[in-house]
Amino acid sequence: MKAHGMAGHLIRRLNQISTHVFSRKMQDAGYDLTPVQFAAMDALVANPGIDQAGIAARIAYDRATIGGVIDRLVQKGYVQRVVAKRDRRAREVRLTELGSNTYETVLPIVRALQDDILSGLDDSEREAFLVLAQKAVGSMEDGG
Amino acid sequence: MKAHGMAGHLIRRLNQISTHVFSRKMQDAGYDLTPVQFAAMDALVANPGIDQAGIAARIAYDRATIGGVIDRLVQKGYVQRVVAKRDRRAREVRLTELGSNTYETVLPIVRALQDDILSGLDDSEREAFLVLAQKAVGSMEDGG
DNA sequence: CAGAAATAATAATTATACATATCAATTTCA
DNA sequence: TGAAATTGATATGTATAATTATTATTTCTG
Repeated sequence: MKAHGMAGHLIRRLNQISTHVFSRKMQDAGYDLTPVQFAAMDALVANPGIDQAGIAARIAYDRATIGGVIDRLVQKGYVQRVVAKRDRRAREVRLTELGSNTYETVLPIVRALQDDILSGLDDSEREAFLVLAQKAVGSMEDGG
Repeated sequence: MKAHGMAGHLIRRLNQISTHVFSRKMQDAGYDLTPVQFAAMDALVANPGIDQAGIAARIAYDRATIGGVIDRLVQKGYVQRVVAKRDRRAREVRLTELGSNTYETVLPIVRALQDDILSGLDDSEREAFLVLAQKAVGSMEDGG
């Protein structure tokens, strides 16, 4: 059990907890949305008509993964995928009205659940954690 | 992009970075080991002959997932799986000599790479982050 | 001891996640 | 202009990761 206190292990556990909290709260609210699916929808609200590679870049996912995510969002009727006129290789993705309404309903729930992910920390600890996490992630996004 | 600063998103990115650093360093060292596979081996060093459910519980994985992980470790020749005499439903798992040697070689590499995961933080920030992460994870392990 | 409940593992299903290869379309530039 | 490089998406393969169902076995209970 030498690995227990290591950064990698703790981060994996946090991610596991985060995913679990997300699923549970979303299910409680009567929605069937995964964290990735929500993240994709979030990127689409800010950038309607963006293509799949654009979504992948914005939320730091693999391009190949996003294809499947969008597939599932199309199946749920939340998203529409149209071959782009400007570039017929690309597919422009945008939220449907159902998708848009769902996003608006779900956003406050997602915001609220963020604190549950770090429920073991008090307000100032949570704030400190987020600042450090932001810094750690940000430094990789710039410098690599 | 409203989700960008949220705990869930940051944690997911951290996990992504963590996994990436792990794979790269492991590959540099000439080994083909994933974080989960290493974690399983780590649990086996401390608990030789433990069964799969025991491994799963110790490193907080789903029992069904561990089956596949052990499969791959058996394929690599790092691990041995034997039907338990005390309970023929269970499979006792232990490291082979190759597995044991590999673990010893790889452990210092894994230790060293922990700092690379949080390379954007200085020593005191990293320490603070780990304390907070530990606390957040620990509180879920006890109370739920 | 027989039937019920519990347990360990596996199988199947769904959803990420990444690397690599392939295909098609577009852009670049010689 | 036409070949080369680039780009967007899909396909393929591997590895997690959780849920549910199934099977085998053990333990518990009456």
